[in-house]
Amino acid sequence: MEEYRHLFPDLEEGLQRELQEKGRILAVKAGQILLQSGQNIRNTMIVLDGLIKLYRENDEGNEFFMYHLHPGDGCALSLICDRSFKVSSVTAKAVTDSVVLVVPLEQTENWMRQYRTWYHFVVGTYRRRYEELLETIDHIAFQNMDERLEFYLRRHRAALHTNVLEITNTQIAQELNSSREVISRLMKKLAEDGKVRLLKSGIEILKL
Amino acid sequence: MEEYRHLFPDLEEGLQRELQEKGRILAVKAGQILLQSGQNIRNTMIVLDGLIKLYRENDEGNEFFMYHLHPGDGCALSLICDRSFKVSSVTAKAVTDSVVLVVPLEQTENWMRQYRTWYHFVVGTYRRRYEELLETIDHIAFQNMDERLEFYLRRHRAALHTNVLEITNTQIAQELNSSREVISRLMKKLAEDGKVRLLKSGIEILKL
DNA sequence: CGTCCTGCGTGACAAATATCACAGGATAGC
DNA sequence: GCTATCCTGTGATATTTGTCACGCAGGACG
Repeated sequence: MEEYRHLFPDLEEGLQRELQEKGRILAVKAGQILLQSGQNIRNTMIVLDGLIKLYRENDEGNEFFMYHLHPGDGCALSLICDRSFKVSSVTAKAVTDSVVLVVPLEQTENWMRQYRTWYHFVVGTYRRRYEELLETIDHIAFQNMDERLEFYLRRHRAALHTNVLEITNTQIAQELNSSREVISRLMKKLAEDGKVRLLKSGIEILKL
Repeated sequence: MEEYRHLFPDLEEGLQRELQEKGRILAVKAGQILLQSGQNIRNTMIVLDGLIKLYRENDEGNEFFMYHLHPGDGCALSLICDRSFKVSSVTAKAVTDSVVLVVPLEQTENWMRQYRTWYHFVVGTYRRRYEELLETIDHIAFQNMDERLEFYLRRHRAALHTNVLEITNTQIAQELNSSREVISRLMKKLAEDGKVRLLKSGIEILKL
């Protein structure tokens, strides 16, 4: 935990110690699921290293990408769970190998009243996630697939800090709730426009 | 304020008094805008009477309905604003004549640490709005217009406690970010299926 | 009464997206 | 090398939704 302190510069000293004492550090492999839709929430999760993606699933197995969690980010849902409502409605999956800090909900509820900086952390987290969800809604509601695809690529470039995304059209189609063929065609157009280059195992983003 | 106490049965005595002392009661007419997209947030708003709708707007003037606030509901966005981020990204408009309690943000931040029940109120509010947003996303992402229209009608019936919605197809089209003609056709089909009856100034919901 | 406005209904058409069918290329395992 | 598997590209076609053009009905108001 000591090595992750820099992620939480705003948390006060006592809280830093408590995080260390009460939290359990969990390493997860890429692809592993941290929180399953429908599962009960008993712990708050904070990402320490790696990248986690959150997505919504429906009954027919369709899924829909919501947003990423980066080191220092807390999982909004699990941050403010209270006793009355504890079922998760989203799925969290590790994109890369990741490290997560897990804290029992009983702790965090105390912290909320005890530490002003924890309150700010939670509030800030929720606010950002909420805004990000709104942005997502904007895109589904107002934009066409081509624009949404570009946004998807930009977002993933930013999240992974790389211009080369090792990702298949099939995966993209799933996360945008579209179909592989559509993504394939749009991607071809992006390539023609010189915005991306199609590599044999991935996509290089040139200018977006 | 005294007359609205029953809306907050869970808030502790001292907090009830503070709400009364520090809050300002505001009456708004149907159609009036309470919170404009892009506007700064300085106050927390809690609905005491009437019905408020929240919607998202984009640059081209398209809008998109998000959810309703009923008496007893707080505006999630304004509840957890902190100093760092104060611009609203949604618009709030009174659907019917309404009454709203307005409390300066400085107050509510104190309450958060002072009153456990306030903390629960905020957490519960945020949680519900978040879930509602997710539900909305589900509908745009996974469903066709006909299903979304039915959902829209059910939601509004529940919010207004009536089977007769006095609303034009044009309005519905706007809130679903569709077009009048599409809604017109779908509505006709709903009528043929016996699910609604088209009145001369509105829609009667029969079985949905 | 005319005329202006707003909302509705509808046919024809266009655009976006989904689906189906099929073929080829790469690769891992035997 | 053979085969199974996964990903891709692409044409043909269906479905859904949006857009355009038009006419009609009713209410407000001079």
